[in-house]
Amino acid sequence: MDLYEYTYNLVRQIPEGMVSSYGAVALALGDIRASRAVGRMMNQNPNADNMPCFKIVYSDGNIGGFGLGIDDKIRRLRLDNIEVYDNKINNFEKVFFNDFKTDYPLKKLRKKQIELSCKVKLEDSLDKIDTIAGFDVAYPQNDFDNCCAACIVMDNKTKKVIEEKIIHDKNFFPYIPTYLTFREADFYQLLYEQLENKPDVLMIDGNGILHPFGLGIASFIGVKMNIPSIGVAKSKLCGKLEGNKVIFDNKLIGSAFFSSKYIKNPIFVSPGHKISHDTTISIIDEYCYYKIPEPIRKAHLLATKNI
DNA sequence: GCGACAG
DNA sequence: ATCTTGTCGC
Repeated sequence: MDLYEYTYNLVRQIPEGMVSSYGAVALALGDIRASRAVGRMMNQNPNADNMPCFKIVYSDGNIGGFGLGIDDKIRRLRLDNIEVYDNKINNFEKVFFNDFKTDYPLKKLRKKQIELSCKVKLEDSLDKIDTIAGFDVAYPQNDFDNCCAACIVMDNKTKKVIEEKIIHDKNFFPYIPTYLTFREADFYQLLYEQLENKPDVLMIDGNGILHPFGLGIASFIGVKMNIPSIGVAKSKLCGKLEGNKVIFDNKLIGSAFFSSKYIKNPIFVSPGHKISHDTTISIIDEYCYYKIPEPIRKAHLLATKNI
């Protein structure tokens, strides 16, 4: 889905003489969590004359930033018959537009996540592990340029890489906390389909069940492909740390993992699908030669190299 | 005011 | 993730 074009069309609804806020556009997309992504999408607007990104300001009436400079934002606002004084919108509440026509695309995606989260299995379903794959994506400055998604397959016994795959494509779904799946999962499915050596376990850069709606990208891919999967994140998306356990809604959803005693900030690992917490941790332990487990680290290097 | 916020 | 156009809750 092209969330950029959808967002730009929302902003085009704001009438002359009126402004809106990053958060209001985010809510029109379906989730306040997208407010920062709205700022990023405004920043990446390919044509400031064709989409009035200058009409989006902070929720307190301050005008916020602008890629072409604050002065140019003020100039464009005044040309649009919006009064600005001391970097603030005059009569902000009176000229604030919030009557977007929208069908809330993020709400539909959330619904899909919640439906799929019921299918996640946390029991081990692995009779053997011959191979394990790692997945990651590297991005250029602008989502309108090609990014690179990479997958590597390792032999579980020798720990040698037996296959590498990359794909390049543009991405029109920005990063929004808790919606990472809809930015990156298509790449991973394509990569998986192209693999000659179908792995027994998938290790994915992102969370498994460590997610406020129970379905991070590793769980999504696991359920979609019906393969055991593990999520590996560098920071904690949600939940409370109790010892090394991550607890959310009184449930165990993942663990903080310290790859060595010198590590200050742990990684956060969680089962994706068809795997238990204990097996997840023991696989991660086996592959942590560095802070980041090898399959992810090698996929990351491959993606970054080819960006 | 400062931290939280998968990538 | 890369670079710097948020918002909310404590």
